[in-house]
Amino acid sequence: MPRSEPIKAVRGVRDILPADLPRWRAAEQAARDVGHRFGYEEIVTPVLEHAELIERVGEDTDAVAKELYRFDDRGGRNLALRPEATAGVVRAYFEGGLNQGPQPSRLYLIGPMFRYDRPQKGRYRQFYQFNVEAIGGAEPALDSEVIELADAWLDEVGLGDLRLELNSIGDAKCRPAYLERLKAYYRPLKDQLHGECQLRLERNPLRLLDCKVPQCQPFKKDAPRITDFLCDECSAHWTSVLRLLDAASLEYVLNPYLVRGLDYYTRTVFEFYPGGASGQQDALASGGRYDGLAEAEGWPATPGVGFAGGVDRVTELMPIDSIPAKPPLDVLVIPDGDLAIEAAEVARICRAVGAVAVDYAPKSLKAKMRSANKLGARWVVLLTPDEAKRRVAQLRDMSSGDQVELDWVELPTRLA
RNA sequence: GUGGCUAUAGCUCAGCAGGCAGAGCACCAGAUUGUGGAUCUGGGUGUCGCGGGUUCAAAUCCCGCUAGCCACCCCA
Repeated sequence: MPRSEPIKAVRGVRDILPADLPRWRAAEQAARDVGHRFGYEEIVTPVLEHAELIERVGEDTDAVAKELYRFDDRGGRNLALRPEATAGVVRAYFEGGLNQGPQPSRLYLIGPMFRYDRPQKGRYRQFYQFNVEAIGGAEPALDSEVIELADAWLDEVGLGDLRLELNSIGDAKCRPAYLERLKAYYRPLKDQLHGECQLRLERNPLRLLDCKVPQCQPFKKDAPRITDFLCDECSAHWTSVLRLLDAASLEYVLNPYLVRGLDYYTRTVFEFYPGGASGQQDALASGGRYDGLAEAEGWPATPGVGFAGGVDRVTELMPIDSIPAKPPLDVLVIPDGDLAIEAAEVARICRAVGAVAVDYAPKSLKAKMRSANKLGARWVVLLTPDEAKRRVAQLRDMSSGDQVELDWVELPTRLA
């Protein structure tokens, strides 16, 4: 009699139920279609990685510093559930020898990521990303290519109304000098910044630019802009990317405050937001160039560019008409009486031509018919003990109500 | 990590100047002497999220915890 508390889902994770799956599959299929159309190949990498791989490439980000799922396995290895895909894809690129094939390697991945943050709308501890990476090429055309791919995906799922924000954050050659300039600008204002920004000033000054705390806002306007201080190479890359995007008729807004907090990010950074929204916490996709990432992982220096799209967020915004209807059940077999063996055999016969389920429940015929109706079955096959003995059944067309008696062996041809 | 709101039947929720636990939907059955969709009738024991406290008495008031939603931080 004493009952225990039912065990519920882990905090911040959720089930994708059958009713939600069509829109989910539509988003994934669009990703695969678009990826394929752009010449990208699918890759699957493990959800588990060495914690060190993740930590080495993301030490200063919230995703790694505060939100990493980390644990020791039974062999004492320090592992992590990936909070993003790029680190693992770059690792696989080298370990799998893709660096020895034609370059760049064009890859995409769809799968779950994990972050231990506080759950909220459009934000889960296990969430799904569509990841696209072009590794082994430094050409600006690849930057615009992945941006165009992201745009094509979002367009494919019916989210044509978008805002694309763009910036360049330079590279190891020009960024240090810019950061000194930025620090020099902010130092006299330090006392007026909020606590975390005061720390950022020396540790990670770029992040001062995307701070959203009201008291820090007034100073941004006159802060030096990195795009004014790019080295010749970065500058050429930047103008080239913009020209390519113009040629692709992709509209964008330059956002000098769009940054990435990590050293291995270089040059182009971008984010896609839904068109109508004004909020900052609803990015649908974001990415950029990461020419320093491979080296940070201990591999030979190799350029790369890519983006991550949020499948959870996209499915929540997808318009209803881009979601295919769920495939209906074709046939429900309804035994009337203790006829499990016979009903299963009839179902087996019918499965040659369609989707068939059997209602084995010990309830009234009326109730079973009601189930058939709710399941959307096109046909019902009714079976009484007498009919089963004669190996015949009643085939009922659920839309017209017409019903005929047939031999079991005739069913497939009548259903086809 | 911070804040606000919430937690009662399978689901959505009402009940909260403390006094016997309710409705709709869903589900099951019947009206229809074994055939779906419409209608009507009947069918409710549920640790009132968990733990503690106040009280003669707690779903109701207080504290803690857990979870959900929303926002902040940050990101997908």
